[in-house]
This record gives sequence, C-alpha cells and structure tokens, in this order.
Amino acid sequence: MSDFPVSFTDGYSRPVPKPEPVSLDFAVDRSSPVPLYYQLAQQLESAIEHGRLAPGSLLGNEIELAGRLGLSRPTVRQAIQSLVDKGLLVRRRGIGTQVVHSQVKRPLELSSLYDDLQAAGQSPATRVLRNETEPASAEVAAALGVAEGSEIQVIERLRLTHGEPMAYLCNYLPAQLLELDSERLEETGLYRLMRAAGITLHSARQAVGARNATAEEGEQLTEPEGAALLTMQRTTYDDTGRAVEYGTHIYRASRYAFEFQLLVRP
Amino acid sequence: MSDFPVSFTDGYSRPVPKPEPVSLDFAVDRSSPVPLYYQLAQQLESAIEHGRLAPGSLLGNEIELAGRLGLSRPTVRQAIQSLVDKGLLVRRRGIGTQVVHSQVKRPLELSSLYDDLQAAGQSPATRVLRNETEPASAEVAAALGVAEGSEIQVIERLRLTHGEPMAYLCNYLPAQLLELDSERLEETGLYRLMRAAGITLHSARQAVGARNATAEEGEQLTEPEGAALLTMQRTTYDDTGRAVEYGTHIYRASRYAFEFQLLVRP
DNA sequence: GACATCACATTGTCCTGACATGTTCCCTGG
DNA sequence: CCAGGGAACATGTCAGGACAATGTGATGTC
Repeated sequence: MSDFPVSFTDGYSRPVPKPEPVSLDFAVDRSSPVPLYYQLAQQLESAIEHGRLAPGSLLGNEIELAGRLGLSRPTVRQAIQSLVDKGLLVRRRGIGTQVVHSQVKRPLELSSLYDDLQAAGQSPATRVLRNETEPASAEVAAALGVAEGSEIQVIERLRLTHGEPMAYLCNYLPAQLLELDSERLEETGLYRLMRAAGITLHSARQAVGARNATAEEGEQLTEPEGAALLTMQRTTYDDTGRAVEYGTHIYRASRYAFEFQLLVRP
Repeated sequence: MSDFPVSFTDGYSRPVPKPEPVSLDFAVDRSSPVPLYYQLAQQLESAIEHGRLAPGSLLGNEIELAGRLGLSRPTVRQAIQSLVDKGLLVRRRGIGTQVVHSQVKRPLELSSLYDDLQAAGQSPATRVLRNETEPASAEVAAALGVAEGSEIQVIERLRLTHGEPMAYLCNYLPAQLLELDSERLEETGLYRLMRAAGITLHSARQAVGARNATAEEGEQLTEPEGAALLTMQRTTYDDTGRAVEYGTHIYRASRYAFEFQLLVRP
C-alpha cells in the first residue's frame, strides 16, 4: 500500500550525482534603495539563468547563506521565496533548496498580442476599424460590471503581420477610464496604453474556443468560409478588482496559437 | 483619471474620523497542527467569499489585527500575503489592505479535464483506446527531455459526457514513472492518478490552437469533416522541473472551450 | 484661495531569537 | 548482517521590535 511503482531517485531521470551545494560570491549593496531581498533574488535568478547555478544543485542552507552575506535569515528566505514563486527554485524540508531541473522560465504573463508579436520579430501592425462610444449592451455590461446602457468605448481593430491579417479584435472599456487615440492604437497595443495611463493590470478571465468562419469573417481575415478560427473572450481586471476591459478576439488558426505556461501553487 | 465610477475612500471613512473597518471575530486554535497563518488565511478567505468582508472594505491595520488575535505581525502578514497572492486582497502602503472589488475567485489551476467536467456535473466517462509502451519518437523525446528511443507509455483516450464524445486525448509518459491501469484510467483522470502516486504537479507549458477536422477525426468525435476543432499540446512538469507528461488533445469546439484565469504578479 | 508643509496612519523592510518538523545518515544493539 | 534509534541538518513556523517609505489629510503660509 505504501510503496508505489514510482521512485524518484532512480529511473528515467538521468542518474543525478548527488547534488552538492554551490558557493557563489553574492554581495548586496546596503546603500542602495533596492530592497536587500530583491537584490539577492535578482542575483540568484541571474546565476540560475546563466548556468552558474546548475539545475538540481543545492543552494546551501539559509542560515549559512545569510551569515555569509551579512543578512538575516528572514531576508534570505524572502529572496528565496520569490524565486520559488517564480518556479525557479524548490524547497524541501529537511533536504534543502535546489534549482529546478527544467529550463522553463516565464511564469505566465497577461500577454499582449502586440507585444508578443513584436517580441517574436513579427513587425505587427494595427488597423483601427472603429473607435467610438456607445451604450453598454447587456452582455458587455455584465462582463464589465457596469449598468446597462452606460457609456462604453468600443474599439474594433485588425491586427496584421507582414501585411497579412492575423486577428480581429473587438474591445469594450468603460468610457471614462482612458482616452483612446486611434493614432496611438495603430502604433502600439491596448495594454501598453492602459499601463501608460496608470492602470495596473492584475488578472484576467479568459475563455478560448474555436469555430468555423462565416463568410463575412472569412473575408475580413482572408480565410475561406468554414476555416477554423480561434476565438477568445477576455475580461481584464486591475489591481483593485475592477473590470477594465472586455474583449472578443478572433484569430486565424492557420497563423496563430496561444502559448502559455501555468504555475500551480499548493 | 481621478474620478472613476467607483471610489474607495468615501462611504465608510466619511462619518467617522477613525474608520473602524469590519471587525469580525476571528480566532485561531493554537493546539491545532495547522499553521496559525494558514488558519487565519482560511478564515479571511471564507469571510470574503461569504460576503462578510465586503469588496473594497478595509481590513484594518496589521498591528491592531495581530494584537486582537494574539498573534505577531509577521504571522498576520503571512496570512494576508497568501491572500494577496491569490488575488483576493490588495495592499497599499500608507492606505491599508482592501478586499478586491470583483467577484473573481479561482486563481487558475493546472486543470484536469476530468475534474472540471465532474465539478460541472457533466458525469464524464473515459474510453481507453490504447495503453502500451513504445520507444520515444523525436517529438516526444524532445518534449519530455529524454533520450530518443527510450521507453514511453502511450495512452489514447476518448473522453465522453452524456454518452457523447467530447475530446480525444493522447498522452505520453516516461514508462517507469507510473503504473497505469486501464481500468483506473476509465474511472478517473490522469492527473489524479499521478498525484495519488506521489507526483506533485507544478507547472505546465501549453499551446492552444484550432484546425479543421479530418475525416478520421470527424468520425472519432462524431463531427462532420471540416468542423472546427480545438487543439491543445501540453507538457507538464513536477516540482523538481522534470517533464512528467506530454499530451496532444483534440476537443470538439462545439462542445468545449477553455476557461481560465490569469494572475499577474508584479 | 492656492500651494507648500507637516503630522499621522499604514504597509514595507530588516533584524534577532527560538522552537517545530521532516530527512538523511551514521551508529549502536540485536 | 540487519534493523532501529538518534544525532545532525535543513526548512517551516512564530514572536517581538525597529526604522523606512508612502499616501492622506490637516495645517499653515503666501
């Protein structure tokens, strides 16, 4: 009953030669306004990313590390914890803290299509099809948590890469939230404009599905009627929990797929 | 930007100069093996979920709260921090800690299709089409980070609800990882079996796309050829960062869509 | 009346210290 | 030779205090 057919120490994971603590020369600057735990966390992250801390290697115990850096244990723990939250380190009671084996890095961000494309060197462009205000429909009002009929900013955009349509984006925002200039919308992404306006995005609820293109959708996206389209509906919330954006997006499945990474916290 | 339809400061801080926020009778059990910060966090979460702590309401300062509960401030902070991480609370230096406005709850979990369907009262069923080992192909070996040709457990399943096909699931696992009984696989989900075997799932990398059904796929899922299908590829890692599962899933877009919530940590 | 300044409240950071709990491994006793 | 116990060691939990940084509101000055 107690012995499962699983064994962590042997088996498929290449024979790990008992990990040994690594000792790197970290140092913190107490005169800096940057918090000490943050300085340490960044140095650790950098060391992991550059391979100076090998995957699977032990970090050395917290108390000794604290003493070597002239820090207290809670400070060191705070630094380590932030990297554990990022999925870079693993703590094991009685064992120690070790670097995660895999090469995964990004913990999952509330991604902006524009930024994603730009980062991928896809030279994105935007064509604003519509940018005006209208009274909130029942659906939009429910999604944004506002009264039906209140003023809502509606934006319809076509996102292109290399001159080819890639997605049709329709977004709804509370009208008073942000001044949206069509010119700027063609230059950058909506999320970046919102952040620049002092809105700190915090969480989003998404639904991703698929359906066959209608004739009209096909024409807009230069896909044949019936082609598979990827659909997304998203409501975004700021750090106080207010809904700040609701959108319906349609992507050409032949040119786009969502990629993201999930983290599970126990 | 200064006048939103919602304002945090008015309402309760007007009548009384000293805003005495919600004062609920929390209490911790020191004889319990459950950590104190965790007890407090659960009581707070429960109070938020049941509306005893209204959205937007202040939590009262940490020091006073600690005193009232007979706890130290770090313990109270740890409890609050865990809820901030979950997206239920917001801290503001100089202001206080508030309950977020929206009603969103689930922070996003590494979801199991089976559990999701069961939670939705869909009475899921599974038909195991294939369950055997084979040498790893190049694609699978790369995804799992093992040598090409090493033994891999292959599982093909059809997931049904109400007797109707909903998804076709193909998964690859390192052969030594887990003993997979086809009978058990028909009774529950793969993730639950892995967890029961002592594997703590930690993160996953997913790609979601769409495509038109081939004739064969259509037959398997009782969809017409050309119907829009939702596709997902996923690699799952355990808490040490080892890849423990790779899978290719195909969902009937007419019957299923992904829903999930993203959290952004600054 | 408008603007700068100060006091206050609150969270952010950091310290020291202590004990609890889970792992590993050696050493002892059989 | 094997099994069990316990020491050593690691992280987990908790306490109490101190000062810094920041947002708010009242005060004072021009």
